[in-house]
Amino acid sequence: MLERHRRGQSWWHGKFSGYGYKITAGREIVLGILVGSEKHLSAEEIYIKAHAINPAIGMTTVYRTLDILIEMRLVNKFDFGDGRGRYELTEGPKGLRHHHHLVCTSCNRVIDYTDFIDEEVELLSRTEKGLTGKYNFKISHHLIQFYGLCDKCHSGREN
Amino acid sequence: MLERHRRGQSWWHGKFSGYGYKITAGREIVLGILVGSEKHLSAEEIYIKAHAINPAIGMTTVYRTLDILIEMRLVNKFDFGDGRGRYELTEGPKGLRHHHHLVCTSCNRVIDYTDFIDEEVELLSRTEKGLTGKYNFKISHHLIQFYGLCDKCHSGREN
DNA sequence: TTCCTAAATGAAAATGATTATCACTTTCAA
DNA sequence: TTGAAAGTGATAATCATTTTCATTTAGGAA
Repeated sequence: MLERHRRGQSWWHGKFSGYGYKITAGREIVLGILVGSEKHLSAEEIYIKAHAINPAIGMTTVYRTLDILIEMRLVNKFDFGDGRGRYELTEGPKGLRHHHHLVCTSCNRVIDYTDFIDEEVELLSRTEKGLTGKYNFKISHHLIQFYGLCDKCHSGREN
Repeated sequence: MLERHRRGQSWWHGKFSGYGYKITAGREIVLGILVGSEKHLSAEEIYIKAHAINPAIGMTTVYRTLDILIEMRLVNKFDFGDGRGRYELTEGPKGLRHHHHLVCTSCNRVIDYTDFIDEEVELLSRTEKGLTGKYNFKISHHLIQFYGLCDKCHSGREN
């Protein structure tokens, strides 16, 4: 949990200041949870973890912090169809592998995959360049998801 | 897919029956709106149009109809980040062009693009095959979206 | 065609994630 | 150190979507 060689603290401090945001205990904790945790947490899951660390943190701070983390492109928000947002770090200094998601439309299970990512990224960056030119869009990121039935959900039935 | 005569009403009647759903006025109207209308409508927009055609149709029916249209893979649901679901026909007998979306994170404008689609689809189907094998997932569809700032939203500011 | 029953429906209430409000607290640059 | 601006938590408000339930309807059977 705790970083010892103090680069742990600082890499994102600069980012916060750069965007004009202050560094607060709540924000440190929320980001710390995202850094140290499993993927795609919901706001409530983050709140529960944060609250366990420091009961002074409220739901509001979690949502507001997530918003600015998204704005700074440190975090991505996903919709896996279960009615709540899911948040995870974008790849960054922590060396997170770029990945996409496989979503089961029946049980909402999500699998991260990194297979074929290189090809995808290559094609996407080409596409991105083309779209940027044609539509004069400043593209910041993309989303790819596959939907279907997972192992458990399609075994048995025939389709 | 072979259909041409009596295409107006019937091509999807069979689909409904096949899934065990009855054909009702409300469902006909909702599907009709999706077929005849601009893209990515919200449930409320569909409701308003449907209600204008037949005031007996309620919001509930719109949502329920959309659910089964999605289940039958006649319709796709999208999340463009404005807090409401957006619905549009999947490509089908109507010859809708397969396309993906470019979403402005500032004003939520959505641009449909078909450029590079062939390459994308080719890569995706390759990826899909690989993922199906590796994770034993039965993939039914995919989602690709690019996010960024549109023309209007990034002109002026420098980033 | 008439009947019958499961399926479908609308109105209204409930739900649940997210957002706004507001008085109080904290950060950080001067 | 200090004070203005930014951040905060508790609570209420919002608002898209779902559930409930009494009533109606579709469509196969008779």
